[in-house]
Amino acid sequence: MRVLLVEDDGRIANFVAKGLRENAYAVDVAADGENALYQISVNDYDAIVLDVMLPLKNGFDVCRELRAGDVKTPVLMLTARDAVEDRIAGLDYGADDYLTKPFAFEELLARLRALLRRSAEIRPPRITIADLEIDTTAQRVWRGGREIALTIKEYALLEYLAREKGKVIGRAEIAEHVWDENFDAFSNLIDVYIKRLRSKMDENFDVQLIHTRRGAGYFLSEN
Amino acid sequence: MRVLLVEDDGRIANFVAKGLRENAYAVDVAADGENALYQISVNDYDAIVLDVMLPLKNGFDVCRELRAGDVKTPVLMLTARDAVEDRIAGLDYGADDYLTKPFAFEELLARLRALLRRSAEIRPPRITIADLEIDTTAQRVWRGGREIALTIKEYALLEYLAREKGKVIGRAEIAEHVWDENFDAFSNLIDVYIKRLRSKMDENFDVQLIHTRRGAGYFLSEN
DNA sequence: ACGGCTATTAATCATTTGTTAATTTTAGAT
DNA sequence: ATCTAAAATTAACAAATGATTAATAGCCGT
Repeated sequence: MRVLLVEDDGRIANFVAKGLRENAYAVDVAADGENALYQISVNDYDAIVLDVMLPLKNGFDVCRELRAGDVKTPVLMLTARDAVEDRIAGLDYGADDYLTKPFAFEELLARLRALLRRSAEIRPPRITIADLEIDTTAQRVWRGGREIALTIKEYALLEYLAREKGKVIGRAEIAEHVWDENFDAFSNLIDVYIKRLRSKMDENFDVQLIHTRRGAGYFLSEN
Repeated sequence: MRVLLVEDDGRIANFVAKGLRENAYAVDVAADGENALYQISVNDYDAIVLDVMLPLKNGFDVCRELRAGDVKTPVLMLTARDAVEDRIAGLDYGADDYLTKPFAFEELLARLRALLRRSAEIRPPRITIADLEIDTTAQRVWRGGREIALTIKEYALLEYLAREKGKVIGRAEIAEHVWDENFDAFSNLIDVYIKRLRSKMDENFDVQLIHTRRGAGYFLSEN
């Protein structure tokens, strides 16, 4: 799951970005409205967290332009005080939910989850493939009842493949959803992570779940 | 499905071409407008991805000349960011859709699919012939419930024949849509691939789906 | 400063793709 | 019916490309 965080206050941006990454989101940060629009045009985000008070172009305008441009990515708006008129304006301009600042980080997480669940791509809390189980809210993984310890990146990759289970996913698509803008398209980091996932959750089991389709990509399937 | 990518920036061209090939497209690349027009006159593309900023002859001119010459191949134009007048000009000159650059690869895929769907050739997500099933989004194939592992070239050939099911397809036509410009017309590579497909998905089944019309080509049919 | 996570590199290994040529099938001519 | 030439099939092989792997370096948080 890849998220764009639009926030000009460096301290808050840092804090939130870090927290999101710990929860297996790939996070890009934009510090102003212009840049946000640019990033959104360049990348394919699963959600956008958008502060209202921004330099160059405020959150309302960003949101409006987005929707005018037919971008349907769910937007979670961060309004400053409990300025009621702000919330209404936000929703009018096409935001999907809002959160008043300051907020508990847990609440941001919860609302983001809700947003992602609501948006077309369903985000089931539990994914099962053969004897592999993924709890996407707890971010924990079991195979044959035994828990598998994964790092955040490993988990993010697995979750993405699992959400698209059965479908062959090219490296370009994986890079877009699991890594952020700094991903080097010519590296083989994805292959390396596939290897790590395999050795943790596939190699010592008799049914292989991660499959390679040479020249095309990888997919998860029980046969 | 064969696509011409017209893009002078080598890095972008490389990345996009690779991503498209992972998705079973045959891709030719042209680095300037003159060359693009030449390629289009020589080959039969299913779609053209056309950058605006090009050496020798820009994207608008290429598009205009194309339409003037009655070429109806769908064109996806890559315009520079924010240049609204570019988009309008592009559509005026006969482009079918545009994408602002840089862009998310998945969006390019989506728009290309939409373009191909719109143009006469439909790209249904699932094709069925007797007990043969092809899932074109997952890029996977089953016969009688058992999955058949195909390489991308084998898959691309099968998908092409399956889309035109029942229709006899000549070797020239197959070469045009499944291979790229480097295909050697005097080789029997197509025959070899037909043989490989047969031995994987036809030989051990009692109903033969791949048929030869001697002197004309091949076709897929259940009787 | 340490430990674990993430990224980079490069060598090895494996499969796919393309080439060639010999063999078999087929349709038309005799 | 048999012969012949063209077309198609097949197997074996070589070249190109892509995937796996291990070792190492850099980074970040505690």
